[in-house]
Amino acid sequence: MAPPAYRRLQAEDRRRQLLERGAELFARNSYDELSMGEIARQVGISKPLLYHYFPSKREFFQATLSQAASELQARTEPDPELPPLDQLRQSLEAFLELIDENELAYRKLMQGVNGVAEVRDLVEDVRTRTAARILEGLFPDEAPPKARAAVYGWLWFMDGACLDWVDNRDLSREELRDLLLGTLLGALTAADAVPLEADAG
Amino acid sequence: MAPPAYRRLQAEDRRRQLLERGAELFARNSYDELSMGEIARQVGISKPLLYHYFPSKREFFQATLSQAASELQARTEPDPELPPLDQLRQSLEAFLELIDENELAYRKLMQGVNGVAEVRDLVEDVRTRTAARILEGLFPDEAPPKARAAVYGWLWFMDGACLDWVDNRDLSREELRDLLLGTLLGALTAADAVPLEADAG
DNA sequence: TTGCTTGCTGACCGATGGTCAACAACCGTA
DNA sequence: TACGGTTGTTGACCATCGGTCAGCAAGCAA
Repeated sequence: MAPPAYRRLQAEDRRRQLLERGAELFARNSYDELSMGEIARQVGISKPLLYHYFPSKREFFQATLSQAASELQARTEPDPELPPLDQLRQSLEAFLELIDENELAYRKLMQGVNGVAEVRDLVEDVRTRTAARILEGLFPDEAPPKARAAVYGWLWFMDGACLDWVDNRDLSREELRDLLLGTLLGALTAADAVPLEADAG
Repeated sequence: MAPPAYRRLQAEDRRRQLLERGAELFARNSYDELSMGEIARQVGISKPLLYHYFPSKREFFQATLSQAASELQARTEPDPELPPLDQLRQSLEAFLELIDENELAYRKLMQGVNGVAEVRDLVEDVRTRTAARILEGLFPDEAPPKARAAVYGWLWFMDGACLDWVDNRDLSREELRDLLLGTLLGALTAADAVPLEADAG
């Protein structure tokens, strides 16, 4: 008797496996460095099977992305009981910790911002929603344009500074965190939108 | 007599034409939406001719990019006689003016719709060199890590704020400029690297 | 008109994203 | 233990892409 030519998995399990290995592969190689054939080969299955579970390469990629996005979302969700500034500090700390753990993936993600539409949309979406959350804390009604630009720009600042951080590694996480918080304060001040009493810190 | 099957140009002229039309096409369509065959068709020549002038699609794309980059470089070059802060303000104003004129191109560039690694490298290169220029003005010897992170991050802030600007258009160029300068000041302050006497504003 | 330089082309290649009809692993049943 | 059906899985195929090559022909010089 010849051994089975392939192993058969439950659809759910196979799907999970593909997402897991996919995220792993995409963290190491860029989107168009990686062909669907190569992915299939790495996982040990055929290309059509990959297409059986995901209708296109982009959708497969996006699926692996949205996993990471939900982890981000979950881990940076602050305690709603805390005062706004502390919520921000808490989120920020969680965010930096996440980057610290997934340095490679973060770098790839930021590099991919200028290339693959899916990555751009993901990052843009996170920025927009985060900006909205912060602004809502500062201006319950409607934020003035300058403050909005300041907060949104600051989210870019954050990614720039984090990229510098993982590239150079000559700053402690606390130093970076304080630089980020201090810059937000500075940006808001420059926007004539001084935040509520920075209670020490 | 049949009319000529194709028009023959001087190599120099053809090259210029390809660069011009290419920049135009890449400003409208994304990098991989546009195939070399399609570009050739749009220009009215054969694909191999395109490859005769440019060795690969990426190099062709890069060539169209470097045009824009030199314009940026030229227009934001400040007067070296001015004090550092004024140089910065001058560069900034020129930069915002450039964006104002080429809003669509700037948006495409930042969104990365246009590209792949080349766009990232271009933007990254501009940021790195600009950061070096600014830091050199502040710290003739060697910049401390926090200041470097602050300046580099601020260049990201700039792009974020500019993107917000062209998207919403509810800020005057002067307001944006002051927000940018003020935030740089704030970031440097947060980095414990207060710049030389901000001589009024 | 001829000849020659060289700008230019049709036809081709391997690889990629994506599709389809058919095969076979494995569970339920007797 | 044999078998039949479900469905997870595959080899073979397609159009198109980036890129190459041998050869054609536009247009100047004689």
